[in-house]
Amino acid sequence: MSIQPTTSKGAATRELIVDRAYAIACRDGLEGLSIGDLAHAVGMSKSGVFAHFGSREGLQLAVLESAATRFGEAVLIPAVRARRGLARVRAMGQGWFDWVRDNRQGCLIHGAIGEFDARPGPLHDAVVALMQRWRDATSRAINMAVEIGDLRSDTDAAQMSFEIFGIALALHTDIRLFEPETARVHADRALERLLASQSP
Amino acid sequence: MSIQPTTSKGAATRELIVDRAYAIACRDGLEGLSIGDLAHAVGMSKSGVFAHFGSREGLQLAVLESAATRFGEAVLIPAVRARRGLARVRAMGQGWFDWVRDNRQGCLIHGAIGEFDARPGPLHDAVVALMQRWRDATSRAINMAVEIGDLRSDTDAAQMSFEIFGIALALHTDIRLFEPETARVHADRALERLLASQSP
DNA sequence: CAAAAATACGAACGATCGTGCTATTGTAGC
DNA sequence: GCTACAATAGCACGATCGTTCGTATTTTTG
Repeated sequence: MSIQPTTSKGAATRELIVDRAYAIACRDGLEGLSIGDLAHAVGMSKSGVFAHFGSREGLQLAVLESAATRFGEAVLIPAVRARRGLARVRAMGQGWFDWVRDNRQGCLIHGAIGEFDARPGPLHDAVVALMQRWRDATSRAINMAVEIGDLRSDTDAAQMSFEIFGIALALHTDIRLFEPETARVHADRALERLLASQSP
Repeated sequence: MSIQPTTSKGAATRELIVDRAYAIACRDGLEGLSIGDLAHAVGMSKSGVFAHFGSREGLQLAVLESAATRFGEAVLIPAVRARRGLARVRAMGQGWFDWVRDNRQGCLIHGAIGEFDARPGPLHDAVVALMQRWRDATSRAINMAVEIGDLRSDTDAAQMSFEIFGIALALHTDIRLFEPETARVHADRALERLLASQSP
């Protein structure tokens, strides 16, 4: 007996297309992603690929959404499995650093920020919403740490989230432009200094 | 009597083209810069613009070089006019923050990092060299502050440069995605705390 | 002022872009 | 197995891309 497919044929190929598109866009950015290249990469026709998304923008949105999901599963979910408090905050930072290290081709989200931060449109809005979600999650973890007593009560969660974000961005850049190992050491030290500065 | 032109006609129009290209690339990135658009923006023919650079890559390199000069004049030179020591380090950070604020359309260099950090080629090399220069300048200023006694003797200049860089990157992103004023406050606080953490 | 050199234009090239249409193929329910 | 429908291919479109070439025009030089 054959196993019933949990997804239709169309949804399955769409998923395959998005996966392949994600890999391409990690290196070349969402703007560097063309339907022709993508079609060739998955062994389909341009129109076949196109039909799944209705427009190039639809494809970009789907890929960005996929990236958000991957990031959530690779960083956020493992972090909330960590103990509340300082451990979880540290897990979020370290998880992000690991994510940056593992995506050597480039982080799609990081690229999307640069591509759409100054250009209004659905992509811009999606990037803002995505980043807002991540920053909120970080702030919540920080506030929990404050409540538990792992961090000082005058800790500004938004401020600390901002700084963690900055460390991750600098790491992302340095890993590609300079020495990856040195960059990681810098990031780890920066995070520990930041956490220690608000230690009770 | 007429004043002798200090530059030839060709060099002057080339400068004009690069200026206009710089403005475009600030918003759309160096990859989003097309010769056709640029030609229309300066009121010339495509081939006329093209002839000045020999290739699209040549144009991109010229624009990146122009951005480096602008950044140097707007941030580095004013900073070295500040008193040696902590004041100069602070001037570099604040100057960078001001630069990010004043380039509301986007910072070309920041965009170029994202576009070419993972793709080898002349542009990648140029970006690396540019960033290396800036980081070295920052490190020198930090080391001076250590020698003078403004910062603790165990201060790691590369580490501190890394962190200042991260703050600037986060500021760049937050200014465009969220509240510009809040972002600047976060950046200022982050810089002051970083400097204070190595205060003797 | 004439000759030489630099500069800009206009047209065209092949390639690729995103996006419509119309068949043709493959899949799923009866 | 037949039918209805989803999925994919094929083809063509207008637009734009970077680039080349020959020519006209302007600027610089002698």
